[in-house]
Amino acid sequence: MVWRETFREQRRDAILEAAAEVFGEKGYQRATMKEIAARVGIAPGTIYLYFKSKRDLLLAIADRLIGQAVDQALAQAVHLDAKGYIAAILRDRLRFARENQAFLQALVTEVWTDPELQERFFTQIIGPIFASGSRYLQAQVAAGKLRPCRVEIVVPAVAGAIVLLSAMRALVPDRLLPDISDEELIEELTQLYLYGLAPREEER
Amino acid sequence: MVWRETFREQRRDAILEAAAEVFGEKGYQRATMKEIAARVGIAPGTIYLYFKSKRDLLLAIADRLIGQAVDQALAQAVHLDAKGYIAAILRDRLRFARENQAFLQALVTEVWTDPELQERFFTQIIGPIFASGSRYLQAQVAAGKLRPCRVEIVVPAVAGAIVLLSAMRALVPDRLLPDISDEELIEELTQLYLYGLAPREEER
Amino acid sequence: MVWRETFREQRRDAILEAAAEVFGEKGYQRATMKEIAARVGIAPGTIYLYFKSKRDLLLAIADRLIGQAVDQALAQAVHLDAKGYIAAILRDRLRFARENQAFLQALVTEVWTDPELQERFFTQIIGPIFASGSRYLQAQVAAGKLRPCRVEIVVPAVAGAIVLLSAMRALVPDRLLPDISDEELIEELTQLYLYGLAPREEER
Amino acid sequence: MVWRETFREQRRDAILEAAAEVFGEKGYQRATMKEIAARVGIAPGTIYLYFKSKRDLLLAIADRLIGQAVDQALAQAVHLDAKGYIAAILRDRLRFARENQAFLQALVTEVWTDPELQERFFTQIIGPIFASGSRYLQAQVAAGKLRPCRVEIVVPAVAGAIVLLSAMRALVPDRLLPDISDEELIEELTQLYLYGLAPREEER
DNA sequence: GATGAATGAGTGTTCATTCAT
DNA sequence: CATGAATGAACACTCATTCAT
Repeated sequence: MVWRETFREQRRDAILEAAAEVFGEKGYQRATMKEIAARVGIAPGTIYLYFKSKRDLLLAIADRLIGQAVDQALAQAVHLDAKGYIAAILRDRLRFARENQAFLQALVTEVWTDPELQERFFTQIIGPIFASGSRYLQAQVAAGKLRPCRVEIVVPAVAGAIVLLSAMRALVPDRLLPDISDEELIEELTQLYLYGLAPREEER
Repeated sequence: MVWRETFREQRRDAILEAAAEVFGEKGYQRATMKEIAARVGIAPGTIYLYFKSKRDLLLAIADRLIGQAVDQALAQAVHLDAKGYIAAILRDRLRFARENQAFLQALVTEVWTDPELQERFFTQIIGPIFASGSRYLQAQVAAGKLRPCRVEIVVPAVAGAIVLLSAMRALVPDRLLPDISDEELIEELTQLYLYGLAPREEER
Repeated sequence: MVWRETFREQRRDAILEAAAEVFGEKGYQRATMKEIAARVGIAPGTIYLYFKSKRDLLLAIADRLIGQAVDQALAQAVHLDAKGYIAAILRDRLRFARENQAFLQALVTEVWTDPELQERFFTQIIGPIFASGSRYLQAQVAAGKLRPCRVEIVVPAVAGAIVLLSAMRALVPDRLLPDISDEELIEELTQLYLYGLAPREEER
Repeated sequence: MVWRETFREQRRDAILEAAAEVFGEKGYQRATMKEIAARVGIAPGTIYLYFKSKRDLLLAIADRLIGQAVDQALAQAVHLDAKGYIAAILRDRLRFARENQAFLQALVTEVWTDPELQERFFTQIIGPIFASGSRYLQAQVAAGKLRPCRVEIVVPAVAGAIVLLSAMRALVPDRLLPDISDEELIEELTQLYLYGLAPREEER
């Protein structure tokens, strides 16, 4: 019984990963159930024993990302100082983007045009992360550790950097973006944002 | 003859704009030639007198963006000081994103999965902009006006901020991102990057 | 323009007739759009220019029957005496069954299991015919031309005879039911019902 | 061994009844083996240990009806006088229709389009009943108890009344057909046919 | 015997593209 | 040039049937 359960979950995961792969490569619309099945090594009909529809596959991918989006590393970072926090956040999000690359790419083509997916994506993934970052920044500003700033602008600005850099690494690794390690990225961006947000003398 | 030519071009443009609209709303795959035609007020077959295929419409949209991507404002900004340059770039790219919103949104769903589109998008649009920004930054660093930094990281970081903020304004204006004017955005981001890149005392 | 209109209607009719044929032969479920198209000599996709779906085809068949179900012959029969009326009704319904045989057979397999079809069939086709018959019978009874009877039983009884005899003629012409002309049927049934409903002496 | 046999038969019957139920509700084509199995409380695969195929289920249903179609009541009625005979036949067939409603309804959607089923249905069920009725009528006519008539028309006419009235009771109990008891039906129809077939003075 | 996961053939429907008018 | 009816390839999804356990 335990075995059965485990097997079902393993197969479900295998299908989900294959789907994310194919969605990521061809986009949701162009991806075919047949190819997803072929990549798992099963018949197309079998997928429907685990997922209600092609769309259900997409939503399941979203759910999985949601489950992974906010983890301990992120939660524990709030106890660090500004420099450590920024570095920790960058490190964790770069890791998240890398580990879930196929899943994120699978979703991204549809998020633009699918309201339900958009809703899930923004309220469940982006929203909590932004909220956490905003709260931390405001606390630091209040404590005089960072200069006053509009967090609703700064947080998306930092997020956008991570998103675009991760996307470029996944899509065009050789063009535009030379091979840069995570740590180099973190180092450079930490400086940029830390200095960019440091208390200004003229504002003291 | 000149008139004919003009009429052709006007109609071509009308089709292109309708296509961008529909692609933007539904995504390339879900958009139908029939709806594009209906929005122009012509028959579906007529589109094929102006464009070879549905895909050709997409490529033409890309071409049009390419034509608009690098304009004078951008070219002239290089003569400004760092603060002015950053503000000018931000202002210009926010304007570009706003003015070409439909066209950009039309492209974005397919850029992820279409190699040819990717090629055009990155080498023709992103590439030149990045190159220009990189050159300016390096010159400023050499002149001691900005601290040494890895431009291949900083430039995408700034670009990512613009991209994500523009995307969020287009997709989820009410959620997450309060109603912020361009100038407020520019002001905040200029500070962030200017201070973030200012020469450090310990590095002098 | 008139031509176009006529052509559209002709083609629509051709599709409808082919559909009725195939539905009648194989039943609605087993019938395929491909075969219907083939029988009209068009491509499967073309059917969808005239009908929204396979089901729409079925409902259109029902509508067509509804339009033909109650005609003048039936309406004028109410002015005849009992013998003439019964004969007229029988003649008209036998004709209706024969002329619309394919359409009726197309419908019959689905009427049993499809609530919407059932609704249409009973309220639009069976209902009006039964109502008309019931009214006539009651008037004749009131006038002392026929014996008192429960019309809600007699009318379906007569209808059932027509239905079963028509069905047997269509399905098993050689078995059970020898080759009998319409007039022979009418003659025999008219006697059966006329005598069966004639005023009884003991009831006067 | 006897027990085993009994268990097998019980389960076979249970499956058959569930199948008749589902076929009757949804029609043969729309019914699924899965639902039939679920209604018996077994796995789909188990059905195949008792029946060769879905179609085999349908044929078994037909066989079961055949076994029940002609019973003693029907056979003994031939010793009654015309009035008693007609009433007995009506009573018995109404009972048969009611008791086997699910089975009859299961068959009816397919009889129209399935030649083999048609064959069985008409030669094994309808045929013997018609033959028995015809024989009785002819004997009564020969004995001067009923007027000469074409039995090959009258018998289906009576049968059609029973079929349609039973069908309407099953399908649309509330519409068209008020709630009428079997005995009321028998009473009214017996009069209709008895008087309709009574010897005519002018024919004596 | 019983199970139920797996199969894969078959179908309704969509839509980019063509071409006769 | 313009039309829009016609095409037919492609694809998601269903479900009777099989077979390893």
